[in-house]
Amino acid sequence: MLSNCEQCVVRNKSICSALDPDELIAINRLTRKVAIKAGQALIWEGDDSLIVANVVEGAFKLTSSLEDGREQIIGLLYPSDFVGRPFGDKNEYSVTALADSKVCVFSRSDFDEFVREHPDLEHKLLQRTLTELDRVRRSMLLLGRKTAAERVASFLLEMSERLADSSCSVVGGNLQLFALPFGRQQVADILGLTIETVSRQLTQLKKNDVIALPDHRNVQILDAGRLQDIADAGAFTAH
Amino acid sequence: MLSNCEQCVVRNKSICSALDPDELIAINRLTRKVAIKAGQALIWEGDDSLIVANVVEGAFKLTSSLEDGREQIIGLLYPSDFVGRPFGDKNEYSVTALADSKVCVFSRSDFDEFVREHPDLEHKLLQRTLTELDRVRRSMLLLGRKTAAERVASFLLEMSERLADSSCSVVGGNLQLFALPFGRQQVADILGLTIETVSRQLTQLKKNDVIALPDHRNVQILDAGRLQDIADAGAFTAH
DNA sequence: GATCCACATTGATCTAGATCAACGGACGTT
DNA sequence: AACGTCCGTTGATCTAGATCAATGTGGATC
Repeated sequence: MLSNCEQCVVRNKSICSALDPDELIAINRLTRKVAIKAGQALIWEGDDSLIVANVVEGAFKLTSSLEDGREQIIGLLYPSDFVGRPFGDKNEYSVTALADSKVCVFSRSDFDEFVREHPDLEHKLLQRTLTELDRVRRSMLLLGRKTAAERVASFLLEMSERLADSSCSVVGGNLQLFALPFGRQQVADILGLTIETVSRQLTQLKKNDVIALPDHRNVQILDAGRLQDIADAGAFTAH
Repeated sequence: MLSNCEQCVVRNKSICSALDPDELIAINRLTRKVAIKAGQALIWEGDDSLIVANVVEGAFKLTSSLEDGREQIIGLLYPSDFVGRPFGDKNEYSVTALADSKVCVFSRSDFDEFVREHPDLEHKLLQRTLTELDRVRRSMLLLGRKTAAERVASFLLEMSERLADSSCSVVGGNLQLFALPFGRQQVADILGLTIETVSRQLTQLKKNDVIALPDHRNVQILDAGRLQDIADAGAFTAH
């Protein structure tokens, strides 16, 4: 089945939103849709950068690892996000599906060339890269200087914001409920903590009625203000 | 005194290398050279993004802080590097001079506009941003998962590579000597450690003849291979 | 509904690195 | 030369979070 960019669900949110109908037909020829099962890798750390892609459906993690197995999640990708390293020859991280996903894949050389010919597309790519750089720098403060409690609180706030955009969340007044697309180990790998510490921090927040945990994947923020205080400076003492 | 881009020392290394002589004359009108003394800030965290710049001379740190004073250095800038947040309205971090420096400043709106009209310039900016993103992601692994010994070793290797390009280093065979442009506290703020831990790790490396420390600012790498082993997985035991 | 299995929670203990405290050495000023 | 200031080093102690070890728990399979 031929993929059709005009009907693409991320047509208006991905970098492709920079393209007009003619250009869309042109880019359509360079592209193929690929399904990736949960747990499957799209790109391996250290590999040559041969492909880039748009996420159409699902979720991915970017990870970097040490030889002994320690792993750090350095990014998360959702539908309409761009994946891969254009204009460079190595992938410095792995990209793995967190859920069954679909991506729209380009060969990197085709993509690089197409981008150079379409400045508006390159501009979208630059904007995304700058936004991602801001986000990643924010995590450097988290990883380098925040306590476990601050990390977990910051994480919950960021996830609630990010998932608010996508369909996974229900926002009603101050009631914020969302489903994490991953388990405790991966939360730990995002925050530079262990699974046990993450668990303990979450139960602590639950005990203090800052959040509710209907089940292991769902989180409900009960007191966003307090969570924000904890995230910023840990200004929090159990009563 | 009017600045002259043609004679600019970073003409061929900065993003301006994408411009031809005519364009250089055009951009010259948008620019002014500014001297910044060591310790002085060019951009404040949280400020509106009103200016961007090229570093001409000196060195800068990018920092992000928590209210109680904890600080994380999230980037370092050297001559020819680009500073600031184009296409966005907030600076998420501060930029402070580490040494007496010179920058070539644009108003952000002028710069944004000029960039959109010059795709080659935008391309250079994208390439830099992608490279910086790779670098920052590497530090996430360091900050999230590496031990103190691994962090210090990684840092020394990265600094030796980076400073090898600039004039501050002398490379002779395996003899690598370079001058850090900052003191222990700032090394600690880069690595997410305390000053005492950094100091102890350095003396440890010195005791084991992996490095030499002629004085507080200078570092000489004696055994780069061993330093690399320590950086990657801490595969190191004092004899 | 019983069994299993993967995952999360909870508890007890340990340790890397932080914190607190003293000391030292380089440099600049009088 | 004597003095003070700023930094860095070194030592002693403390603690947040890691590690080690059970113990729950919910969902899939038969």
